[in-house]
This record gives sequence, structure tokens and C-alpha cells, in this order.
Amino acid sequence: MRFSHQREIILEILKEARDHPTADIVLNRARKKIPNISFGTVYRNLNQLEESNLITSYNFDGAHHYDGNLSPHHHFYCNKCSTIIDLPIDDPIISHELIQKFDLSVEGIELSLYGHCSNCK
Amino acid sequence: MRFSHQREIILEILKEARDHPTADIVLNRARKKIPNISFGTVYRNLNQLEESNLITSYNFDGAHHYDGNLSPHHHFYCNKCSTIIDLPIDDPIISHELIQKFDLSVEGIELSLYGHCSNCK
DNA sequence: TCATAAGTAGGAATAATTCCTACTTATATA
DNA sequence: TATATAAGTAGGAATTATTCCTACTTATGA
Repeated sequence: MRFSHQREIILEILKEARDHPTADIVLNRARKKIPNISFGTVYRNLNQLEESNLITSYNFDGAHHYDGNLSPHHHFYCNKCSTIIDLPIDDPIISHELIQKFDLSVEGIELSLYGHCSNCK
Repeated sequence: MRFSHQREIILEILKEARDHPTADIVLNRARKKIPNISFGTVYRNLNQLEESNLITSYNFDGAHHYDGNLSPHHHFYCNKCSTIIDLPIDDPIISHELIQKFDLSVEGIELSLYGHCSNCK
């Protein structure tokens, strides 16, 4: 993967973002710096960046959300305002015995909590 | 929500399924019993059944998977053969302190593990 | 048994994502 | 530094999953 201005901008947007943007939101932000960047370019680069483990992504409500925060963390999704809150991991969340029982090699974990955040109670 | 033959068949398919089918797979199975059931009917009923808490669903790899197993469970997703394995929940998986700290009301939890299953090592 | 509101089939519309093509650019190397 | 070339891009077409629309059918309460 060689250097490209478009990819740098997209990576920068995700490193700065705190709101887990979808592809079309990334496109809107990128257009502020590269006015005629295309949807194809955004999708291609998001996929490449994810394959190279420079960003990550996950699904919520049928939409694909991208994240430049690579430190392992959980997510809380507010069912009312759609806010996504990053939750730190500081407890073991699944037992070693269970993994052994099913004979799995676990390469990634994604825990999602759904409900109402403090603003929406 | 009143009785319909189509909805009964779709619910039956999901109650019998052990493979977390997507909407198009549900359609294929339903066609064996109702040859000209339509995509619209399948989607409408999947949404209605989920709203009525008779089935549940979750996203993997961008695809929407439906599940008639309502007992709370985790999922393991094999990155190689795409098998999905149901994992029982028998440990607390997140601390009460963390929930209190962020002042969340948690209504649902979804934990997904990714990796290779015993067949694919 | 009948009125009617809910449900259906079939296909059109929409939205998210990928694909295609001709043009542009980063970069290895001569 | 010049240049060949493979990777990247813009713009738009194609694809895919899902929802919407319309005229017809059916479950159900009275």
C-alpha cells in the first residue's frame, strides 16, 4: 500500500473522530479538505485501512461504523439518541474454560451493550 | 398482530434453525412450503416478529442474521468457514461499577467472538 | 355472513456498497 | 533527474439488501 493524500486525510479524520462515523459521514468530512473526493475512494480506503489494522469497524442498527481507536474497548449504544460510548475493558469478560470447551482460537472480541444513556433516561 | 400462515411458517423456520439464517435464506426455506411467498412478506414478518420479541437478530460481516433462540447467549464467529456457534452465558461479563460510572440503563448485551473454530484450525 | 383492517404477491424504489474505466500519481530504478 | 509502471482516483454505473407501493386476499369480530 503506497502513500496517497486521500488515504492520509481519511485516516486523520478517523484518528480525530470521537463519534464512530459511517462512510457517508467520513465522505462529508473529507470533502471539506478534498472537495471532489468520491464515494468509491472513501470505501476503498476504509477497507484498506481496516485490512491493515490501522482502523476498525462494527455494525450498529444496520449501519457500518468506523473507529480509529485501536485500544481494545467495548461499546455502549443508546437506543434513543444513537450515541455510542466507548467503555474501557478492565475485567476478564469470558472464561478460559469456555474457550477450551469449544476448542476455539479467539482472534477478536466485540461486546456491545444496548439501552439508554444518562442523557436519555 | 393477527394470524397469518406466512408468519407461522417463518417463525417455525427460525425456531427449528440452528444456523442463524439471513433473510434470503429464510425466503428460500419458506418457498419450500409456500412457493410464491415474496421478499417483502419475509422482511415484514421478520421485523414484526423481532418487534414482538418472538425472534432476535444481529449483524455479522455486514449481513443481518436472525435467531429464534431467545435464551441469552453469546456468539462465536469463525472467520474461515463462517460458522456461528452459540455460547452459553455463565459468568458475569461486565462490572456493575462500570455501568454505574457511566450512568447507563442496559437493556441488551451482545458479545461476539471472532477467530477459528475447531474445524478450521 | 359480512365489513374491514391486516396481510400478501409482485415488482418498483431506495440506500449502501462495490465495480468499472479512463485518467493521475507515487515510487523504484536506471 | 527522467521515466516506466503499478497503485490510486473521480465519476458514474451496477449490484445487493431492504423497504415501499398497489391492487388483491384473508382473518376475525360483530
